[in-house]
Amino acid sequence: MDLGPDDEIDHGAPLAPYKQLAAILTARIKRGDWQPDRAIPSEQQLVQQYGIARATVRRAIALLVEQGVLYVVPQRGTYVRRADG
Amino acid sequence: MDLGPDDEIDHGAPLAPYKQLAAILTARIKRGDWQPDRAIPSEQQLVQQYGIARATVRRAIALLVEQGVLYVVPQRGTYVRRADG
DNA sequence: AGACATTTGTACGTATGTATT
DNA sequence: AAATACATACGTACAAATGTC
Repeated sequence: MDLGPDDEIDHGAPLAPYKQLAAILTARIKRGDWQPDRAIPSEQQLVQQYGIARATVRRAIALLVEQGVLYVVPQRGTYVRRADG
Repeated sequence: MDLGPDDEIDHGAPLAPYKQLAAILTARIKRGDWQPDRAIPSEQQLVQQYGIARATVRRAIALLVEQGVLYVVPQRGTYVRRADG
């Protein structure tokens, strides 16, 4: 891969920022930054870490939820899905 | 049902506006306001007709696309799906 | 009980980009 | 060139549920 955990969002790139973030988060999960059933950083933290709007963060998360990579617990956090579901 | 085509969005109701709009559009389609493979009003028109934000309209549409009720043709419009798909 | 911070859910308005007509 | 229409992103605000003190 070419999207490491330290990559930044490039607003000039052809790929939409929310897709870039989704790719970055996926890479970080595969890399083991966050374990299954463990929360990833909060939306607000991702906003600050990547310098993008919360709506963009939420969109990236929604994409990964669709893909079965993450699951959200309201008022609690966003978690990494276990391999077996 | 109780959500007819002339219903308005009630911001005070427990059901989120985007869900209210989805229900309204579904009712209007069932009622025959728009035929299969015909475009529903544009996002901007729905914004004006129902007095809600465009993001809310888009959310309602996304919900109905998920449910197979509508399909979107980029740069063209949003259409009613035929029963057989 | 109460106060407070955290986190997600929802909605608003606005701006820009891209493609079609 | 202009209007139309969807795609994406920004910022802001408040609600609701949760957890802590």
